[in-house]
Amino acid sequence: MLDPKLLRESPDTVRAAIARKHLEVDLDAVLALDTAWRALLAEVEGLRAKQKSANTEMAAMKKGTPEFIAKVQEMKAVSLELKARDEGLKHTEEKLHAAMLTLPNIPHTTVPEGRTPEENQVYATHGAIESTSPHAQAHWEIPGFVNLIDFARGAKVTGAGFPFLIGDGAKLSRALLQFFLDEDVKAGYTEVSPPIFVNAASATATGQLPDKEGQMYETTPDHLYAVPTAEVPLTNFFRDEILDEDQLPVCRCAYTPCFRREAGSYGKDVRGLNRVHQFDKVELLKWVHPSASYDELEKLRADAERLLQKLELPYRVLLMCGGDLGFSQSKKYDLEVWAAGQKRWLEVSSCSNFESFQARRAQIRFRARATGKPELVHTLNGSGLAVPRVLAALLENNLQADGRVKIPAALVPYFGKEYLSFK
RNA sequence: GGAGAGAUGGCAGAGUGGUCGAAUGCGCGUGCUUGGAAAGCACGUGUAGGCGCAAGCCUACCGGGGGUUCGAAUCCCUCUCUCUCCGCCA
Repeated sequence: MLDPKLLRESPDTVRAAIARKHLEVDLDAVLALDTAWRALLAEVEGLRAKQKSANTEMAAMKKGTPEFIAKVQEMKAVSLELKARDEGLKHTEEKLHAAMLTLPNIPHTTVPEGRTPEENQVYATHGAIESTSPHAQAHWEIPGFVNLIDFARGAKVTGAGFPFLIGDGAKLSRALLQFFLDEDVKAGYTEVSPPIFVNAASATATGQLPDKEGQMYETTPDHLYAVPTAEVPLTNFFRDEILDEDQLPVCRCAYTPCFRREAGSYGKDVRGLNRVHQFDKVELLKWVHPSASYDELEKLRADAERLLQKLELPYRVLLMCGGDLGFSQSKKYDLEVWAAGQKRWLEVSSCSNFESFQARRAQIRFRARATGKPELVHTLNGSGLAVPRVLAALLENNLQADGRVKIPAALVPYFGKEYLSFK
């Protein structure tokens, strides 16, 4: 959510932000609601003030005297009027709040112009994609793939997109998780194991609700949501809290399974491990001082990149253009790994700065030493990393002539052997 | 799952219809005192919103929501959470 003061004092900034994100929002309607709300608020507060001073007068009077009874009669009318006005105020407030939630975060000045994913800027590319794996095949076409990852059985037991991982497949997935967590902890993140179901208040604070309700799995009868990413429980950890300035930055990492209904997905994107309903991911989260958030974003990106470098996987970094930037993000880098068999890039991490947008919605603040007043923190997050697509890239890029997959040196201590077998 | 007790400011803990944004203690901050510290003394110490150039003024908040009343921390309903006991269980 944006600062209402920013909207009032500088609506053109907001208008420009909406344009850069290529969204359609009736800003004038929001402004009109805000004006109406303030007028109603003044009326209601005036009536309350009247009620309060009458209360003090009546406390000093003797009950049952004619003047007391007259005052009660007078204040009955005020009470009725207040009730009516207050209803109008609440109604307007709800509409205003809903309208405020339709306003996107302001893109950072370094975010490139653009409308579509094609206009994202290729910020950096690492590793040679042409020379990798002459034997590469799309991972689902590698002979013996079903011995490692069984979609058919998963579909029988649960549904499409819930594969079983078996033998070396399960082991490689576990090795990657362990490797990611160890590296992230080394980089200064504190490991957290959060709940994987969250309540509606948490899902609302991070923006999954109300708009993306259909993307989450919901439980009955408790109405909890299976987390689509560890970002949700992790960010909500400090919801409605005031941190010490000295605490910042707080850096945390967490592994969770992630559950996404992916309603509306189709086509070649969804083959194999590219898109599944349940997957494992390590998420990186930072709560930082506003003055440091863009430095922290670069560090976050570097931390995620280092994982791919140690795995010796070719990848590129995209700087998202305004139109492809998420609703709540100010700046975002995507990390895409090269999948040699499919000959395409797969997104394995998305590193974003939300500035105070999430923090305002979740009311996460710190006490500024200079003023003693609470201020909103800036939040950032990024994957470090998502397992299935990294696993897919390893299978495709490192496939040898003999049908085995070479395990990168950094992962061997975790995997326990140098080659993976499809048998 | 059954029975009971509770939720008040940073913490502890008063307050059962009006003068209560809330006693008192602790903590914290500033000052006095001191060679320095402790103790002591004095003053101060929540969050949010609106109005105002400002000084400041006003309003809301006693777990959440609803109700009764001229008026609710206080009475009623409801939800959530915590604690104790019993049962069950990895």
